[in-house]
Amino acid sequence: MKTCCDMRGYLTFLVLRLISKKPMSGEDIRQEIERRKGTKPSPGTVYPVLKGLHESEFIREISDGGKEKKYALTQKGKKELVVATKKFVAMFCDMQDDFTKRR
Amino acid sequence: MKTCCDMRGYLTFLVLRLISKKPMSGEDIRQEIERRKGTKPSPGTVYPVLKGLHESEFIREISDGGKEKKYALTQKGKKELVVATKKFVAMFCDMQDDFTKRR
DNA sequence: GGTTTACTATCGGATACCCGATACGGGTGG
DNA sequence: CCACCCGTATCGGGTATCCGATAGTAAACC
Repeated sequence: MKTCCDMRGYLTFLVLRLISKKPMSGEDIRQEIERRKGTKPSPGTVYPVLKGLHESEFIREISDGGKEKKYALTQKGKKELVVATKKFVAMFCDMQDDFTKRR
Repeated sequence: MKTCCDMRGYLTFLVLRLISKKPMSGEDIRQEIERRKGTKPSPGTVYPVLKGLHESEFIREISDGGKEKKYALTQKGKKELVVATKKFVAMFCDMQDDFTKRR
């Protein structure tokens, strides 16, 4: 038993959520995850996820002119987020307290 | 992009949580997940997880005499659950609303 | 006793996830 | 102009995860 709580399978979901708050670049996302998790995910982890979300038309590029490429949710992406969140909550439905307590 | 929200990596965590509520058997767990998720995980999914948790001494068998083998959390398992839950909440820290709203 | 049923358990294989290394490209500063 | 940084991007590989199939086992019922 290594660690009983890595990100497998939920990274895509997490990225979708992060971008829904405000447009973010790949680097932004890596930093935010580092803040939350303690370790910074590899570029080879984040960019393929971004690519997949883009190909699925869940996110779109926002060129801010600079070298950083920000992404924002599309309409399709917003719908997907709602669906995915619903599934997520259904799966961990008994965790309200764990979230609300620490606040 | 298949499904952006499977259980990879969190199944162990989920099982630990389920067992923490009340002692459960492998079959109990499969049924509860079916209730939450809609699809019933394969035996080959659940039992190895149980085996791993047992080998890590996070859970212990409770022989109720019958053929069903219930599992309960050990002290070590309870500590692990606290730690894992903390990590989980840190990762999805902005989801309080999604949990509390639907209630 | 023998058959059926339900749960436990394991094994092989496929998958997709994530990482590390590496390359590319555009600003920036000397 | 050139060297350096920093963010983007891809590729190959290792690995944990999950599934389907199959076998084992023990109670339950006739």
